[in-house]
Amino acid sequence: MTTKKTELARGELYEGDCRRILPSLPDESVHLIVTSPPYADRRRRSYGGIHPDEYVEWFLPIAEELRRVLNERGSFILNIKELAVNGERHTYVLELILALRRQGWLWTEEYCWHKKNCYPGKWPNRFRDAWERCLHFTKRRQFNMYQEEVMVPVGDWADRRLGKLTETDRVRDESRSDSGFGKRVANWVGRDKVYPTNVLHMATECTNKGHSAAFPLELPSWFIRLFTRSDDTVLDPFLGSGTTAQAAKQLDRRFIGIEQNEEYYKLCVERLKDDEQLHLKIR
Amino acid sequence: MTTKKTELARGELYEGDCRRILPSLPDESVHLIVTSPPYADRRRRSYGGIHPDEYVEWFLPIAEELRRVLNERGSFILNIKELAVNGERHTYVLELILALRRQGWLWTEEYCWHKKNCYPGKWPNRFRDAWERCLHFTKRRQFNMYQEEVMVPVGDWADRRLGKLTETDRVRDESRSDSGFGKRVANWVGRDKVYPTNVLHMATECTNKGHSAAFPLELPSWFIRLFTRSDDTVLDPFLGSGTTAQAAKQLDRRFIGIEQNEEYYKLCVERLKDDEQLHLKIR
DNA sequence: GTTCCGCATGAATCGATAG
DNA sequence: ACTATCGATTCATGCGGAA
Repeated sequence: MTTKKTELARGELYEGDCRRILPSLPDESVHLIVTSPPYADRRRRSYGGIHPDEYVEWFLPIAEELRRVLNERGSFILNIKELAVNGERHTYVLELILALRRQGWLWTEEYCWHKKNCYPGKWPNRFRDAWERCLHFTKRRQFNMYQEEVMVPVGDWADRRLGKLTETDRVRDESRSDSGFGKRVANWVGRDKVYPTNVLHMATECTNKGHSAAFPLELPSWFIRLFTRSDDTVLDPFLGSGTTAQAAKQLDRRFIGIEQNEEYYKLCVERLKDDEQLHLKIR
Repeated sequence: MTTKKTELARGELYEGDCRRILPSLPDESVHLIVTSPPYADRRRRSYGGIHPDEYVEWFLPIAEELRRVLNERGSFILNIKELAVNGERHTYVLELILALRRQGWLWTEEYCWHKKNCYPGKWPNRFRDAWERCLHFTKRRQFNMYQEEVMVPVGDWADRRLGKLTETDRVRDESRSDSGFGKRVANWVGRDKVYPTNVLHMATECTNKGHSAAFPLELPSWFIRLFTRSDDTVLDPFLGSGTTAQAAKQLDRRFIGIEQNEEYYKLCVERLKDDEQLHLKIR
């Protein structure tokens, strides 16, 4: 079986199943993986539609390869959300986190993507689902993180908040976080930019022409700035409509994208080619 | 060992370990449980500092009692967030969810409490933690949920959108894509309220007099309105500073609170007594 | 160049009905 | 009893064209 591959100035796109293509990538050659794999039983048209009960089993071999190709100081961001099955939230995402840890991954953080424009609907037992998980896994406790790259303008809330910290607040915070508090407060005084939190407020893009993106460009862009530098390599093994590659390219990172669906693959190539010409023209 | 108990007009407060007190409550006598149990803490030993590795084991017998006292159509809201241990998010909350399901609970939903003003701080490997889980468990697939009680004002897009209806607005407008999701805009005319999502935006309270609350009054209040009616009974087995009982009382629900710490217990009694007198005076 | 406004779109879920 | 399909429900956003 041949593998289709398109080489572009800043990266390469593969058409095919990532289970077959990932093994051809060299060890530790990637600095960041950002991906949104097909959710269980969703996107049946373009992917197989993995049964929730078989999800972990399906994903683990892929994760093993991802671990091999990831740099020792790199990060793996997994955007995922469990669906409701039979009135309950299914547990495959929880099981997956536990299984990935057994595989050797460190579950470093769970970012919360608040979807400002979530899917509509009404049901008797739940409200609209307006958040997804962005699970952050690493290979080591020490990894590259460039926090200054994602700082945000300070809101006036900070002044108010910091003025009113009570003794008990301080104690409670100590009990949760385990580290010095006072000196951290001092760090805040006089700043016009602050570090963000682990909650990301972003709307999905819903008016793309002819293709649907799993997440807005802003999402991979945020993680790419946070965890990589220029010329680092970003991998997305479930490239979909190509958002991750596009974000990487805009930020002058190299990218590797893998997409199984032929339509999506062609679309990615076209989009990134166009961008490329545009990019070169601008230069 | 005696149990201290304070009876108030709308509820009762127990001083002691809920593991000892819960068995004295009758079966299915509670309509809603809202609680924020002590966070895991590897440094302290007492209740209020259970070791992360022992958390599930510690909580399960309590959950079993909670299940017994909960009405068949009732809900259990567990506000919890795992802490970071050794650079990683600990997995005890995930394990707890799985264990509670094995115990017979249905994991119906996971609400996300976005803490609009989270504590400041800086770490090399993570940002400030600005969200907590509010896990929703039930005994049955069918349970009481009064969604109208928590509706919120519609976004300001509505005025413009609904001013003039086009032809397609009057009929069901099928989606062009394969989402299968059409809409009938005419249904929206006259609506000024919409149902909320499963993301709750609430600030933590930082101005409590002499004590710190695990969550703002608004949080239990929201779940109490959503899952109970007047005169229903709300239980918090880890009452802390009494926020849940206070919320229940304000909403004319009965309450049962259990608190082990003597200082907190006294404080609760005083606060709820004061409220009571105030309440009576106003009447 | 700005602002305004119309509008299709979206990782959804439940309950009923049919095989 | 268990699975597959179908209809009903719902809301905030960014895009693009117009003013």
